[in-house]
Amino acid sequence: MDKPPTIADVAKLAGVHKATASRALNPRTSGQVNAATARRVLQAAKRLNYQPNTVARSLSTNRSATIGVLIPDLTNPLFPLIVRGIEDALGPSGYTALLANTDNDPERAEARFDALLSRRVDGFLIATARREDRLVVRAHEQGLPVVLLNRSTDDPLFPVVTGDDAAGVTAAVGHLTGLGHERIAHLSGPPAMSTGAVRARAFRQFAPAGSPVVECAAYSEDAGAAAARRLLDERPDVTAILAGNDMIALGALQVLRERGLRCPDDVSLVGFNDMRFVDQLVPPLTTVHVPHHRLGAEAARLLLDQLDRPGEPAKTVSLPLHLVVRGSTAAPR
Amino acid sequence: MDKPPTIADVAKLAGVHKATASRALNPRTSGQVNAATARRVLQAAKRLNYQPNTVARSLSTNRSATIGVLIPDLTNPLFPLIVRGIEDALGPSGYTALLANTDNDPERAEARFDALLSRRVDGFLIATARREDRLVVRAHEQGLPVVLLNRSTDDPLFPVVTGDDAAGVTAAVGHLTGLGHERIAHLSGPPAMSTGAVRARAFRQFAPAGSPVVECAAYSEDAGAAAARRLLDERPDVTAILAGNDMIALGALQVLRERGLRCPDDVSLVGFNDMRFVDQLVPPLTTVHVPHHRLGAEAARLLLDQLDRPGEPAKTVSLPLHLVVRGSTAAPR
DNA sequence: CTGCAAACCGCAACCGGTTGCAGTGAAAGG
DNA sequence: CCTTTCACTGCAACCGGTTGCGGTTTGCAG
Repeated sequence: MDKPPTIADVAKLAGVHKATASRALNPRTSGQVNAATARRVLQAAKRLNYQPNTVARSLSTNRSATIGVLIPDLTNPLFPLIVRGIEDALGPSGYTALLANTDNDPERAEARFDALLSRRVDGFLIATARREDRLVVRAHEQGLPVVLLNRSTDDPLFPVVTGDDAAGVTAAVGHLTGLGHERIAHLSGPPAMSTGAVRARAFRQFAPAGSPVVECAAYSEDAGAAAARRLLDERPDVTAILAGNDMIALGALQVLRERGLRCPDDVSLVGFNDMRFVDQLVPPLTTVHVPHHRLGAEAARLLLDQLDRPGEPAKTVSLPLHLVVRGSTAAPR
Repeated sequence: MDKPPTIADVAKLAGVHKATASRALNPRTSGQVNAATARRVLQAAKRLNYQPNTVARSLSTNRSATIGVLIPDLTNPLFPLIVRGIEDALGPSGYTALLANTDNDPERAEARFDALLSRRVDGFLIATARREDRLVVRAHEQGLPVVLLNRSTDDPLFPVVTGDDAAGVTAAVGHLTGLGHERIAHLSGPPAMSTGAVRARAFRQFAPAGSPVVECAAYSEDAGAAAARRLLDERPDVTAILAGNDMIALGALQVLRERGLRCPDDVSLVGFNDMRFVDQLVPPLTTVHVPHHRLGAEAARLLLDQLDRPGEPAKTVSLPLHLVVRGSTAAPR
């Protein structure tokens, strides 16, 4: 026979019933079986190179020791960092993460969500939330353990781990006004996402009155470039731009070049996230650093807590951010 | 009762046996049941919002409709692209990809491999192969369907999809010699990986005789910087550098700056992969473009073929590469 | 009207584990 | 020496599907 050995094979070899073998193999229940017997079972398992069938186990325990992770866009360098954080925090727990990429598409997100659900994941880490998110509502209705990540919903249905976006914006605006800028603009992220809305709100509050805000359709270079063009058409007098995130900043940088504006000499630029490689640009981008690895780790830990003892209150974690000043900001001429 | 509905619930509601319900629900077998009955079952399923339990299905069919994907380092921007290619190719097939990040660590790779195996994945896409790879050998011994991706093993155990590295190197070297460079160096990737070895071999063959080759310990910025320092200490006369990949090129670029050498005025630099963001550097990096999305898609298709009809011969796909000339290369002074 | 095949559906086993419950035997206590 | 207790292990049901096989019904030809 060629098939991989089952617990029945192990039991036969050890001369015990498969129930006993099961108990011997499981650290949690191995106390229920005689030490000598347990040893025999362990040996038999090793001899056969037995690997428990996770699928069968999941079916009978109705737990899968996996958690689903919904990521909006893996090609954005900040998400791989979050994933690493998640994996690192999950590591010792025995849980494994199943990643799903949603492409920022709610339809696709639901499809992947259902796929993971039918695999009976024990919980979800969701980094794709919109402020009003059907998926999140569904998860809540089903009573699933969930932790939101990076983006939150307006309805506080679940615990959420984010950066302190308002503080980040405040620091960035403070840095720019401190340099002497008076005409500052914000290229805000999509208002349907909490990050976009929160950062824009903070900007409106802390920037000089009347500072223009232009919305980007997405957190992408193209959307950022489009918004930057609209901005510069309307308000060619701005001396500093705070971008909703680094991708938007990249788009803005393109547009500045394309219009012959020098950064930072003519226009200062601040990003958000401190994603990989922005320190290698010319000029190196001044940006708000977000601890993405920790973000992922913290969220995973919260989820593990929730899996251990369900019914905990939904506490929110807000991680401190700090501004990284590089070459893309300077005093206005 | 609060638990999600099972097929038994659907069957009861439709007034049939669960076997009939099962057949009605499965497109492949729905021909075996009366059309009217099938409709009743479908309606019942919809009314209950029935979602089949993939775990149970996997257990009885011994197939999981999932494939495992082993990725060496998600934070390197080329791999997310590959993943997207895989997902796009898998999309219509009904298979889903389970991603695992190995951090370039063979131990970790085996751990993740075992985890996926115990989840009964139907096959593997492996992008982590070393030239001698225990994991790949194990997979082969177990008779698993596998396709290697990007990196190959010395032993051709499985089909493999790579870029035509030798042609890429030839193009790069040709470009440099065409510009007039005579003292060209190669910062080669780790020799334990096929990409490192193949590119170095091609370089030795096509570069001017005696051209220096310095090995990098890893495909990372730091390893690239270290190698660049060794190179420039030994051979300060080189006028052009071909890096084993873009990360290494980034490290080399740092070192050039740190030594006051201008790129491309003093030293020309060519990367490999054309990974995201290297066109945004200053100078924009000349590099060999690798179609990563297609690489992933092609590999996924090959694996699907293999799953459809096993026992096919292991055919190798080598995708054409082309050089993208940007600002980091120029004629020597 | 009978016979037979085809269409349809139900029965029950099975996938490989887990776990409540009961049975066995030996040790401990009276 | 008998009873009680306890540690240990086996029995069998169960998780939620799939599928080979056999039984029943229906339709149609002879």
